[in-house]
Amino acid sequence: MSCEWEILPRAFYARPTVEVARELLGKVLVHRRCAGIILETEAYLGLNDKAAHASRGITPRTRVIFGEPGHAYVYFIYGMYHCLNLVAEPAGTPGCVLIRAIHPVAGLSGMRKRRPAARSMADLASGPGKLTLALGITAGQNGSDVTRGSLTVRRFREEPSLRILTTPRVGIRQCADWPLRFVVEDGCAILPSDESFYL
DNA sequence: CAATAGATCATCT
DNA sequence: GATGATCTATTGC
Repeated sequence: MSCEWEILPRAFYARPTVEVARELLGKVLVHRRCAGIILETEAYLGLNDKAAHASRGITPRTRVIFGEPGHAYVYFIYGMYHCLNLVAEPAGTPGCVLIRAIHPVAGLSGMRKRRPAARSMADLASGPGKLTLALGITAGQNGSDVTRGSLTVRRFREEPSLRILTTPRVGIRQCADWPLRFVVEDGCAILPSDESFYL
């Protein structure tokens, strides 16, 4: 199935965080049998970005953010949910991208089983907590290498041309006006909502 | 529709 | 001991 798509190499991630965040839009996030098109991301920078976990320096939790690019940073929040980030910048420089929404393209039955509350396809993985739940991503994936293994990001054979909206990040208080959230414009219409299209 | 409360715990002060 | 990069069910218009 999804194996025909090329996995993004580590060099893709070893760049400025904002660049990585923008270019992740339209790529395919794959975990085991499930996959979805990335529709929304947020950039979290280094020491000057008070909203970023990395702003407090290296702790047991933030270690991965300072490490090799192309790894997953997964953290647990609100006593209930996990959030998935991808580490950017060269090793030693902090920076990561929060994946906030995907549009499901494969493994629908598994996703629905893990998210019985979802009312529609668009609702299945349209949020940071929703998508980790739908894909079955937990703290066990923290630190895992997304250039190989069961959790990867891939590109279509043909790059889709996307209209990208830039807005402030949501759900934070510090640096709340920084334009570091990137959304695919009209993301719901990017792919058919006809379920027979999907795997 | 819009607003709100509740669930629940790792991490850092 | 407080806080939080959230989601859902429920309430009130």
